[in-house]
Amino acid sequence: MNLSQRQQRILSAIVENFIKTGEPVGSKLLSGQLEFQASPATIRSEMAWLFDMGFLEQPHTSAGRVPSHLGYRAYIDSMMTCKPLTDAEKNEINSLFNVRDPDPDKLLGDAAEALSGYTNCATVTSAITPKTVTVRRVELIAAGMGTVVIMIIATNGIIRNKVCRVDFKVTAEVLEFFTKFANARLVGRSIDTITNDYINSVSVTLGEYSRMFTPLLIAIYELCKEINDGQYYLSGSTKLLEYGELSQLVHDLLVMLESRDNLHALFDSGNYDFKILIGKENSSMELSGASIVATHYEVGGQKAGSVGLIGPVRLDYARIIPHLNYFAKKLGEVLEETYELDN
Amino acid sequence: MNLSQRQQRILSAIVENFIKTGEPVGSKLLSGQLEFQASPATIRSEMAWLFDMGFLEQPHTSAGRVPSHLGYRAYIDSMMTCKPLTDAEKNEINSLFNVRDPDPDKLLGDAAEALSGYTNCATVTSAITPKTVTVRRVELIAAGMGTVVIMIIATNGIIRNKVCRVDFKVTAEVLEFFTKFANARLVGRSIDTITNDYINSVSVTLGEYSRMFTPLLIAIYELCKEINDGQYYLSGSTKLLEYGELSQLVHDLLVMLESRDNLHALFDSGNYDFKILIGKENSSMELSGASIVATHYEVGGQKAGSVGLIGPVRLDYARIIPHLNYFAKKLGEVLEETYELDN
DNA sequence: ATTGGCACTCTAAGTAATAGAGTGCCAAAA
DNA sequence: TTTTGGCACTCTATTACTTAGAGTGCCAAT
Repeated sequence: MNLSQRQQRILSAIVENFIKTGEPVGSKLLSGQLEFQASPATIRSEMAWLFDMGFLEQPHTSAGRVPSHLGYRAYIDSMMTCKPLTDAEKNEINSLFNVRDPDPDKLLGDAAEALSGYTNCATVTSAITPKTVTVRRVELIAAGMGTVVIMIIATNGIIRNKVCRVDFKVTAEVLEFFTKFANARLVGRSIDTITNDYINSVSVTLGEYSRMFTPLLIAIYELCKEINDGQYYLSGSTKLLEYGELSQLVHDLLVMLESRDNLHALFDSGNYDFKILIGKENSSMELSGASIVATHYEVGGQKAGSVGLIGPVRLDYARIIPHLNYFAKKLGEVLEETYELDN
Repeated sequence: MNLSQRQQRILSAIVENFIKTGEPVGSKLLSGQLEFQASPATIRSEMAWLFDMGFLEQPHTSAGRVPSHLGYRAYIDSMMTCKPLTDAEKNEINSLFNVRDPDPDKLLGDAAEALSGYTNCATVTSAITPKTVTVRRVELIAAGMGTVVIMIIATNGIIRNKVCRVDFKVTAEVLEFFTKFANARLVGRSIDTITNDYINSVSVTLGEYSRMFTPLLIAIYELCKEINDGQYYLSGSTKLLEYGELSQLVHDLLVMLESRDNLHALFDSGNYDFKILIGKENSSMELSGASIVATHYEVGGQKAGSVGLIGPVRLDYARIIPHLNYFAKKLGEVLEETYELDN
């Protein structure tokens, strides 16, 4: 199923026109637009062929043609030429990442928000926790007579804390004891090995104090689980309301995006370098009218999270893909800096 | 403008029917439904009067009547009888608040989510910071060679932390020095007095070290500002997509709810015990087709935050108001416990 | 292989007709 | 004086029909 040069031009012109206008594209328009000479009739016969091959769809007999998901696919895979970012665009993104306090949490959140502004889509950024990430430190801070803040700092810079109610009186001695104890058992240990079972095994070594410190141990487990589950930042989901073609789906779509598990499945499951899923290529019903575009960023030479977006099928892929890539590159670089400085 | 007994019954029947069905209510339906005997014609003449007085609206000449915002107002203020919560409902709410670790942040977030489930509306919970709240403690935790986590614990149990990049090598001595310094200047000080000016005045007392610690001082200011600005938890905003009557507004509404400032203006500005704003009673355009219902919760005898919801005008107020009240009461109680234990 | 011509199809928009819900008003009844 | 049945009236929602226009498919001529 090889497309001739001319067929490719016709298909890409259809895709580009449709992306721009959202209207089905007719043979007459193309005839006047294409750089080579061809009558509407000629183009019609090519379009008929592209239609038979499944690259085009027809809303109804007397409308123009619309790219099918196969058409988008062919366009993206072998016809599209990405529009490189202008210097102004690059600078804008650079300045976003040029912050003094690179708190990974905040950075990822801000990145999602900014990206959603550039692309007018719902965007997701995530931080996953590779198996090589370990506990750097456990800290306990007295927050009141019966309240302790417990904080876990991981080697990838992720910090999580939790307020914890305890039955004993919170004194400096007790905290020091438990801090030493917890650090001895946890520091340097891979986050994903801090399971319920491991916590239990640690607990028994506390002997008679085991019961007293149970709330803290549970909190440690929960914090590690939280870190291990990764972080997801969703932004600009209201942008999806602006696309008429999504109006049927938008409710289910937004509900779906509220779930961390769904975001994980969409952006951080499976191996991929750059993912583009167009409409029906998505497995889930809610996404059947939407597209997903996603890529990874790396820290320390390994996958550290994703940057992606959800939008209508009719997306300006040629513009969005370089954006995503540059974003992911920058994000990785900034996080890398923090990472290297501290390790 | 006093309504007769019968007029009140007719108005409330119209409101209740409309809340239930969303359809304009006609005289025939009411005639068969009301507990007293009255022909459609009689009811029509009463309806005409209620219409003239502004309690009812008419979508068009030959439709039934719909309550105006004045009609809702009269219904809510003097005719409605709230449906008390069933024991089952109470238990469900109780169990939500019956948690071992009452982290205020998590609690408020969970509360918003649960409330949105019960009411099928977008819900907001907030924690404001009264002037009586002071800094309980400042903690610094080394997170890496050039990275410090700075944490502020306020007397109302709110805890905020921030990752901070510094230029010097993070050693135990330096941290101890600055921790002592910061605590000496901040502990016991009302959060809202920790302004930029105050931080500057503190900074100069550091003399030659002032420059070195500037990032930390800035972070302290930002954290205090964050605490002082209050916390807002929005949940279930997608529920608003389910109400057809809001479809025109829902995009602007959702965008508006994304802004912390707007939530503050809606729920924590001005003095009120229980707020109900119906449609046009709202000042902002985005809310002209929606209703706001909100109340406060208290900790230590003073206003500590709000619980509220945004939904269509056609809300089951009689059911929702007791829910909100019970929720606010419980929330205050749980937070009060933490508060008392630690003070 | 390409093209102009032409009949064909389908949509979108506009018009007209109809049924039905609900009202307003009036004169009669209570 | 209030209530009620009766009835004409108004407006919407639905359906059917028409028409203009866009675009196609196909065919015969180039």
